[in-house]
Amino acid sequence: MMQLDNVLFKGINQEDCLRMVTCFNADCRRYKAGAFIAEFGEFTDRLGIILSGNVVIVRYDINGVRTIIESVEKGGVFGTFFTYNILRRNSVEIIAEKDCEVMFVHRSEITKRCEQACQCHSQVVENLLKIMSENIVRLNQRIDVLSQRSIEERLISYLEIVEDKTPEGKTPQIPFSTTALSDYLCVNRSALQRQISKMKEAGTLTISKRKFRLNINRDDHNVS
Amino acid sequence: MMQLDNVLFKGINQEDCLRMVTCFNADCRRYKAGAFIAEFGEFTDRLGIILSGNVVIVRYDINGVRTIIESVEKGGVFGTFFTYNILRRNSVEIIAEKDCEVMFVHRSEITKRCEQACQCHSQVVENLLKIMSENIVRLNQRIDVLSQRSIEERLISYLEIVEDKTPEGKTPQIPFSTTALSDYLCVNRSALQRQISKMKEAGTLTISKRKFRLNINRDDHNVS
DNA sequence: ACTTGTCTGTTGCAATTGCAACAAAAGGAG
DNA sequence: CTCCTTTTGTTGCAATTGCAACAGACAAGT
Repeated sequence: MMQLDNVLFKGINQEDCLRMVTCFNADCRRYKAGAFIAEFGEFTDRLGIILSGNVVIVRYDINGVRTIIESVEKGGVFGTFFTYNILRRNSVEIIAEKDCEVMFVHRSEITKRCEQACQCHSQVVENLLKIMSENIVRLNQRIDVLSQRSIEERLISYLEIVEDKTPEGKTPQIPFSTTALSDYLCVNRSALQRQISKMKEAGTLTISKRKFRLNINRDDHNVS
Repeated sequence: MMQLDNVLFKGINQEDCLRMVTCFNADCRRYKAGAFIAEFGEFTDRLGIILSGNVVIVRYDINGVRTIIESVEKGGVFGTFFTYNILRRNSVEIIAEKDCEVMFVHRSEITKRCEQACQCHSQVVENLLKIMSENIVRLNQRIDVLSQRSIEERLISYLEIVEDKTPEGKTPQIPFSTTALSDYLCVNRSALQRQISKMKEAGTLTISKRKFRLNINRDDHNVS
């Protein structure tokens, strides 16, 4: 039995889900790990919903340099930036990272009204908007971080975001290796390392493995 | 008579618009230039549609440094990142830049089905998704630019985006002053200037006022 | 236990960038 | 036209960063 407890169908009972899936003419496919799922050019009017496994969305620039734009896990949705106007110089591909099962739905099926004007249909639209708005939030945060001019400031502003997301009482934790973090911050790894060491020595940062603690009073960090 | 030829109501005739506006319980307000419209915390479930004038969305960080997140013109919509989870350390405000008229609509009015399951209602949902997806595209592009490690690479990758958007046959043009561009690229102005001068001298960039031309064959820019 | 590969931590050196200060040019307002 | 403000363009100097190279730590597989 297909599990539809994912983000897009959240808050909708199993029965209604199945009814909608039929109504949507959804198309389910399986992919082997490493398989090519789609290229962005050909993917302008569909959403992909990950039923199992996970996929990565990668970009290759003109020099073949590979950047992971996004990794979408089980329950997640990709294709929410369907109008992504790929620059001619780049190519964006969607690749299965592990074996996975993906359900494709045409966007218009979601936006258009069904005859019953059913409650659950509205819920899907609401969920989709929520997913997209969360995407926007995430991207804005990344821009906030990348707007900082020095490595130290980028690091701090990233760590603060992580801190803010950490539930009260828990120790904040970075979801990356240091190497991956330097990619995320778009700085040289050893330069990042140097800053971390400097901050550890100055006592402004305690870090062991991936757990950390910031000891900064932002008020005395700069200006009056 | 209210003009509703804006992005959110695009493709819908005037009559249907007015009917929907009533149905949505839309709330119209006027603001003087410079007036404070809203703070983001209190603005989690509404969309604002600019009927005239324009607004800017600005962020103040802990040091009071002001960054323009977005400028929304007539016909545009703000509040599409309604779940924007503002970091406690920052504050985000929406300010009228010129005198303006704004219509507020609750998000749920848009997502929920109306009894008539009317065609135009679907169109609004489709438009809203499109607006958000364009937002996502724009943010992704900005991240692409900011991911570059050197000023030269940032500049080139930004100029290429502008080139790509320029209609065939027209001369590409930067929508900023150099000073504002350095803010957008998050680099020091004089360092940017230095790079521009260097590229002009090397012949890789021709620029006069805001019109420019890149003379780079990306293939020989790097590697084989 | 040994090999292999990846990640961490350090350092010297060269290149880039930020900063500050200044002069020239370009707009805008009266 | 003139004054005033903003923007552009340049430069020297100091600080930061990227790069490359290396050694140790750690993990996974055999």
